[in-house]
Amino acid sequence: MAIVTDRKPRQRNPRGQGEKLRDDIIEAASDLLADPASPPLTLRAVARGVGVAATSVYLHFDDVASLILAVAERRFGELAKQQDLALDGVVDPAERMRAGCLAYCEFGLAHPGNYQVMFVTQSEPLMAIPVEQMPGYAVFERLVDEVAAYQGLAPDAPEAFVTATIIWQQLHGIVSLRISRRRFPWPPLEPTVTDAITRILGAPTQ
Amino acid sequence: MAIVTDRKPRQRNPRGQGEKLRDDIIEAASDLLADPASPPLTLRAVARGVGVAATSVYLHFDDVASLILAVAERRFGELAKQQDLALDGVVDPAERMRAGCLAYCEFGLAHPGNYQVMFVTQSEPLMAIPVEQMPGYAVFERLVDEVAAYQGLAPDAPEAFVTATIIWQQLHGIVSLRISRRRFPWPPLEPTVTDAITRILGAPTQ
DNA sequence: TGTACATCAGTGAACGCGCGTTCACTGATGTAC
DNA sequence: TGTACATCAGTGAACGCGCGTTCACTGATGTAC
Repeated sequence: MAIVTDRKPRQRNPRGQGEKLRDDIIEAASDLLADPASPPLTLRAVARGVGVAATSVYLHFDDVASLILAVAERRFGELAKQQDLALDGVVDPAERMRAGCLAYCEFGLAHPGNYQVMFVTQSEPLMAIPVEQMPGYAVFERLVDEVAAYQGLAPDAPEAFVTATIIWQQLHGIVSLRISRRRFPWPPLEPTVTDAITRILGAPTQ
Repeated sequence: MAIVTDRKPRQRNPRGQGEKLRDDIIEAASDLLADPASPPLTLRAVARGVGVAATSVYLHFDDVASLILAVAERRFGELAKQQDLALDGVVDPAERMRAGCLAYCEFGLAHPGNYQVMFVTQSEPLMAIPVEQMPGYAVFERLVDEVAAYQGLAPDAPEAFVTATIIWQQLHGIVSLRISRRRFPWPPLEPTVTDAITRILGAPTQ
């Protein structure tokens, strides 16, 4: 994506809409991070991508780490939306599990570079956030709820939490291994996801 | 680890042992990458770590990516050794599965920064390697063998490959999620590993 | 209706720094004769 | 036993570049009176 050359002139936002630049910066950073093998993100590269002076990034972000955190949060929001779409109108708990997990993997593999950023190792801004506000926490909570529904448990049952954790680990393994070992002879995605979660969940207990 | 200050003088290797520097460089790079939140590795930082001129790194590595690949290969070798130790004298297939998987996770969590490097996204030198020589391939092959033994299958049975893949995904998920989400309330490692692989494997078919 | 002022949304030059890479060089140790 | 030469295991200065960060500045648009 986006080499040095794209310097569309970009005209200044009208009064009262200065926050629009924040959005543009996040999108430019996403683009630069789209390739999973992309070099470390720099503030100046982002500014070039937006078509703005390097100093303008400071108007909205303290540093590169905060910007990367914002990218991660936005992408998790999009992942949640994709899952909403995939689950819309689906009522069977087993089918909901399958559809939600598949949507997770498909999203991750469709945005490999951004997926990596979503699970980047702790930066200072990330460590300052309480665990329930961590990027991706809502996605995990949804998974716990789906597991509880599938297994006929209360949403706060410890067993649902444990099972959801194992599924999350599985989905994350599926996505991140396929990103980092592209030449491995991976089986097709959909049967793998179905097979794995079927093994982990066992038969439904409803 | 290892800030700028460590400039032990280091004396030149005796004749015929120039390859010793290669080892020292790999170890210095490992140290610099030990923290999972460490900044991008630079050639000059590695040289400082070894106590050698920046140019000396070129005597053994074409570039930083090749050096990182060498670190990954070495760490996979150590992982295999750790698994050897954990499996030594264990004969029960179920117990071997458990011990091998646990050793994998413990190794990864003991070396979080290096574990990330072992699964770093494709670099040019990595892409030039055939899949059977990829770092970690031997570890995966051992896993396939253990699965086959556990399930009473031939080592080249497709079912063993599929199951081993699902287990690998699970182990990688366990390790890398715990590295990148340190503040999540993870359950204790050992029961999680046992629980997960039991679900994935089902009852032994021997 | 003017007009002074405040605010907003940025700009642009300049700085010092660490980086990868090049190039010719060094000095100890072995080897041929 | 000498001695010339080759090889090995590095060194050290120099380069140009992109980076994060600072600082004072700009120019359009709204607001008070």
